[in-house]
Amino acid sequence: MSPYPGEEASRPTMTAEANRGYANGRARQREILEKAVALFGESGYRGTSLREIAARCGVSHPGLKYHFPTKEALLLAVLEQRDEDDSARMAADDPVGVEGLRRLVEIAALNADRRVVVDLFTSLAAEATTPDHPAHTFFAERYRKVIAATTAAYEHAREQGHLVAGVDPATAARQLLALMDGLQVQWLYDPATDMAGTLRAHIQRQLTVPL
Amino acid sequence: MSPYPGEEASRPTMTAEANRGYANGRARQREILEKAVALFGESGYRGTSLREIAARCGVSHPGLKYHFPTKEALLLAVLEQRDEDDSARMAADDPVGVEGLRRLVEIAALNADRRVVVDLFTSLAAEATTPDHPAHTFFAERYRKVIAATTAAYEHAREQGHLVAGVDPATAARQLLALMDGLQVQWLYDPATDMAGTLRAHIQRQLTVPL
DNA sequence: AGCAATACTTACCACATGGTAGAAATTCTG
DNA sequence: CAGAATTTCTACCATGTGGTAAGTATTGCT
Repeated sequence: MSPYPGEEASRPTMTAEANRGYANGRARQREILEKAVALFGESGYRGTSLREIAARCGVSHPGLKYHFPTKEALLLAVLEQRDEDDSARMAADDPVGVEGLRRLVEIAALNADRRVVVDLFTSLAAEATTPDHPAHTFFAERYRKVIAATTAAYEHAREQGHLVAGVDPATAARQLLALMDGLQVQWLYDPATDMAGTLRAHIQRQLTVPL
Repeated sequence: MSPYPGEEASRPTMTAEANRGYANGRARQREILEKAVALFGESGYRGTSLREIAARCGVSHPGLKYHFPTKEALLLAVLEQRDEDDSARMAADDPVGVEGLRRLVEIAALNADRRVVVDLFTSLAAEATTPDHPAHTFFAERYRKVIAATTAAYEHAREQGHLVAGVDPATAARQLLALMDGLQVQWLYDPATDMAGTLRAHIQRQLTVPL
């Protein structure tokens, strides 16, 4: 029987709900997610087949469907996992003001070594603009949240007097995130693109203190 | 026989090479291109089927293939046509300096009424990051050219003393275009996004003169 | 060892895809 | 009107897709 969606817990040990199934299976799930990230990034959601992902894991495609019963379920699992990862990196210790902006530059710098992740988010974000795409609400929500958080960071910076006069926090937030997204695309086409540097230059122009 | 790729011209009247075939056929080609733009924008290249496009034109799918023998050929035709359109709007009268930057803001403003086009370019640009995608070289070239042109505009502005000290033309160009792309994605998710205004605010901060 | 939960496999299905063959309809030209 | 060029259709095909059914290994627990 499929462990999905895995609501009720009453089977063998019922210890933590995080590690149900055998270690074998959990490892396979991780592997599938990993390969799925890579392939969704390379070819998009629509351009990737379950058989392709399964093959990269050395599994038949129903073998994959045992862990993720649906292509859509796999997509959402991938997004959820990556989001947790990113949240842990960004919002975990509640970065406020200039420190929060610096954190964004750091993420950009890190991303230069994580092509798969950049590929995934740019591909899917562009693909999911139509409301019927399975990842649509995920990205709509994501933009809303990230813009809100960045706006807050700018507002905090302004309260500290770190912001140049005439910089509107909400506008600056939208600009910064748009810039980040756009730079990622440019970087995918030309790896010589300096994402972090270009980003830093932009932010610095809005601040009264060095970044 | 298929008119494609249509190199040699020796048939009936052989007047201009632009209007080969019957008026009927040329109209159909325009219609196909139009619907293809919309669908490639909505669902991406990989997510759109020839039958879908053909259906929207009230034509069977081999009927479509008569005009564009291959899905890839159709894609390239679409891109080529849109590129000509954009070039006519942007680079035609060689916009230099601040005027060139103003032109970009105008385009952004115009785009707010052309969702299909925005959809097309954001979808395809993200999809075509992998080198084997049929539109890859198109977009790689496009970024190269547009960045070069915008860099030139900034350089001209600097020579005129219109540029704030410390603004590097090449960096500013990359920033501006990344911003534009990123804002388009945000706008697709939230139509309330003010692309032109946000763009203008960004540029204004780099200039010593009003935009 | 015995047994149940877990993790897979092979074999299938209905459907959609891009592409092709060849015939029929349409349109223009002489 | 006749004939040629152009446009479009019906009928296929091979392939790939997500998904399902039912059986087989594998793993861990008692």
